Amino acid sequence: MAQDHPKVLLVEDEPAQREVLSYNLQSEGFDVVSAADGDEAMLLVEEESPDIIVLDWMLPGISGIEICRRLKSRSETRAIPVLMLSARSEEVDKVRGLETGADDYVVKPYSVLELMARVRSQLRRVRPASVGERLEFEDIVLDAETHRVTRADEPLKLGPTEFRLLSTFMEKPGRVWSREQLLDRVWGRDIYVDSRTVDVHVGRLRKALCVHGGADPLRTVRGAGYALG
Amino acid sequence: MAQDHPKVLLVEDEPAQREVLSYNLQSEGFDVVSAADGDEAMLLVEEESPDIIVLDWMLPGISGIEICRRLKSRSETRAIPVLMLSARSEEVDKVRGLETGADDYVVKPYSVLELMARVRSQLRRVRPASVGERLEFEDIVLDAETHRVTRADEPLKLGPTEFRLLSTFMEKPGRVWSREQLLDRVWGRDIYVDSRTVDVHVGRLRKALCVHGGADPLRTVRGAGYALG
DNA sequence: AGCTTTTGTGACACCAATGTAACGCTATTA
DNA sequence: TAATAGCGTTACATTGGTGTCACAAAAGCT
Repeated sequence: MAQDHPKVLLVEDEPAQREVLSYNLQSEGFDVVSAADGDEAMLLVEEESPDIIVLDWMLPGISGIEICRRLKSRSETRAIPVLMLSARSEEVDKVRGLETGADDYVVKPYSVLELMARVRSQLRRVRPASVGERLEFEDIVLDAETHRVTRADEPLKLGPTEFRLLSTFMEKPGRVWSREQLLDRVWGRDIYVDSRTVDVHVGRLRKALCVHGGADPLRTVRGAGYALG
Repeated sequence: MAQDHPKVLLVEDEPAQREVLSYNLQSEGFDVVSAADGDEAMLLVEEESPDIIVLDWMLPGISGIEICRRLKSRSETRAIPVLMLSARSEEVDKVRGLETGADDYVVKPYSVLELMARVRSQLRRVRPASVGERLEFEDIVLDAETHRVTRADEPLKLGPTEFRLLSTFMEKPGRVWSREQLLDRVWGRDIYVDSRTVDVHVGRLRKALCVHGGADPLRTVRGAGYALG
């Protein structure tokens, strides 16, 4: 199940600053992951899939603005909102920050209260960003925007988990996903669920997909996991 | 309505300031309407349906913050983003500004460049919002002009919130909106309201739509949100 | 063939998500 | 000023999805 606490990736090289911010964010109820430099940040973006990134402008290694650019150019599933922090107050920086893709901008010294308000504000904006996408595989069509799935033009009824599961499979037809990968992807990281649960849901998904009598499009790869097609 | 140039309502009592901003906004390609005080502003909101409002905090007549509050309580089609200008730089003001319903906040003396960037940033947020005058879905007709809704030619009675809610749904029939997205669009950013409140209003909207005995056109998508059709 | 490991699946207790009535509050209206 | 309408919250009922388990079935292995 999706964690009810939004995950914040905090990128700040100054340890004291990082500490303070992390503490404050946590006491506001966020899950916080922090990085000290740009490289670590990019790594954690992949591994942790944060809901929002609070990003210091000045960083050793990859600069904040560079991170921003890379994030926006990723053909990733969803755009993660970026809140940029900076010690430089010149207007040019601000503009460049916003137009490079930062979604908001706070100049140091900022007030913690303000920062919190802005983080909340950004989160509310894009939170469960439904990726307006339409996936197809053979006669199966999944529309992320309307949350509708059809097979051979017959509407299917899927539960939330089955929907996410199918949507994962359809993202890369043919790819074999291990149970652990599926747990990460569909259930969310830091969730303790027996990996056999995946089997059960794959079973349920199969039943739902075949309800109007088509062939089973899911393939079991013994010892490895499952795949579509 | 001409979509290409977003319309900005500029509310600023100082003529020189107004002139400068208006000029700059126009040369950025915006349509600009300006007001010198709060009363005029409220009037122009009705008449011009701006896409965004740039609002000075200190105004003769109705204060900026008061305008903000009134805007949020109106039964308009959608929440118009408000960018607040202020000469007061205390953090408390900022937070209060955000939580009163302003969507962003710029402290004087601001740079014109920064202001432009923020205006664009806000517009990016809500842009694909239709300013549509008349929306239809099946036998439901919503007239934004007259604020009237009919179903099967029978007039319906909706409260302001239900009206905005329905109008959001009708903008993109079939699309699933999460509770957070609905809060954002219908209630406005930075209004901290429990997301269960959405459920209640959807319920009220349902009751209103079915009052003459039609089928319920709203779809509940478990774990995701609501959609029309 | 026997035996072991992996996967399929029905049953079920549990709980999270949703529907809804009721209530106190505020703003608007008469 | 009194009355009314709309709002946000809460509490409770209800539904239906979920995770786990136990056992059956299938696939490897020797």
